[in-house]
Amino acid sequence: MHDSFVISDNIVAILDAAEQEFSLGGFAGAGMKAIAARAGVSTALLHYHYGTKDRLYQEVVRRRSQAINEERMNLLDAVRMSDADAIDGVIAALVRPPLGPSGGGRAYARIFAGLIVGQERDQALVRETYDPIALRFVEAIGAAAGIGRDAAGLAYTMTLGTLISVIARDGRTERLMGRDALLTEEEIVARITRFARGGIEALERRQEERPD
Amino acid sequence: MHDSFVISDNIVAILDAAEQEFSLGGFAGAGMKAIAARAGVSTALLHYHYGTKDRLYQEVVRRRSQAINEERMNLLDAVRMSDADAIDGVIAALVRPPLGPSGGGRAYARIFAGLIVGQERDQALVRETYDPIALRFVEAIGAAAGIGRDAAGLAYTMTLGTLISVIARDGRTERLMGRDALLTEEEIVARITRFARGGIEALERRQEERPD
DNA sequence: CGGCCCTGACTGATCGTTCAGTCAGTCATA
DNA sequence: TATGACTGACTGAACGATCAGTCAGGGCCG
Repeated sequence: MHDSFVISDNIVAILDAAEQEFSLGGFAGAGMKAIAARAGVSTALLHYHYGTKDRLYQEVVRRRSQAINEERMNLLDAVRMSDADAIDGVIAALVRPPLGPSGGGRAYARIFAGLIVGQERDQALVRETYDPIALRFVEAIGAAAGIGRDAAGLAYTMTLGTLISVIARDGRTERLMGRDALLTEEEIVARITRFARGGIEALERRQEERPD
Repeated sequence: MHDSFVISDNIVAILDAAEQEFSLGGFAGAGMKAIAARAGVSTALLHYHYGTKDRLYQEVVRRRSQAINEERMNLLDAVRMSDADAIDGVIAALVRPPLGPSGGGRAYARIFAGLIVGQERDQALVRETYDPIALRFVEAIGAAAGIGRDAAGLAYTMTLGTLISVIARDGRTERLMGRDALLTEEEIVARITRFARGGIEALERRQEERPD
């Protein structure tokens, strides 16, 4: 029927299934057989399309990182860097996309979190898919917050850590907060932004307050 | 000779080897054979002492978490909560132990980071080994920073995220900071503390500044 | 017919786990 | 002190299951 603009139904089914399986148990914990079963295809088809498990994993990450990076750059470009609150926009541009629709939901959020704390395979993937944009954000943070390259790099890392701590674990945050209702996406973005801004501005406050 | 007070050389060799292997590739990525080979014993001995791979994993985590929690409580008890800077002490009490000698070094640091973002197996382990102490810290943060339970729970989670972002990845932070030299342990504690305090105090600042 | 999508059946390797059995050392009895 | 029963620590070999990856061929469509 109307599959004229669809590359292949199975390809997206495979990527979705792989994303789901990789999000539980990580790379080593996911089996090709389980991915194939979830996608409703044979394991041979996975190898036909992607060759190896490694390449399939890479494609899963690339699909989401591309969408996230695109939205991040759009949001970052829209920030008026001369504003006093420019830093809020920069942080939100970094934090919102992984939480929104282009972020791919809870499943990829876990993979995303795993990428940050992962080993060589993940590190190489991050270098390829996220680092170029990361450097743009380090610059933007430095400019918006008026801090040095040193502190900006650290601020970027810590802001991402703040993001991960919230998205990776469902339940625990709410359990520690002692409330039943989940936070909405907008509330999460707002709180991370507030926390990160406070943290970033505090990073070099000592120097500012004591200019002796 | 003087092994009178040594439980067993092999048991600590196994735990050390398992910690190392689990830190690369996580639970599913580590093999019993590789652990046994690193420890210089047979795979059968792992099962003799621990039964299953799951239990071995649990013991690896428990050994370190016990030492970390002990030091955390000692540091927290030493904080004079009436001080204006009590929040610094609370944050440092939370952050320093995993970075120090009782934290077990880089190897366990990765496992520790993986625990926070992990799935069911890790979550159950965290609930058992870290949650009771976590609640104590949520209270302390609330008291020291003068914020509500809600914000304190979030502050705890985010502070841990800040910690993880720094300890999990060697190299990347420095790469983004554009400097060659590594940060010393004390510098790391100081910067995390500064960032987290700034973030925590910003969490409810909006309400404070507009008491209408 | 030629090319692409796709599968069932299969491979060798590796997985966690089990098991029968060895070995050194302890303890009680003689 | 010598001896036999007993125990905990430990191993080599093997278990069935599962792993990622291969391959020859079937079906469909231009």
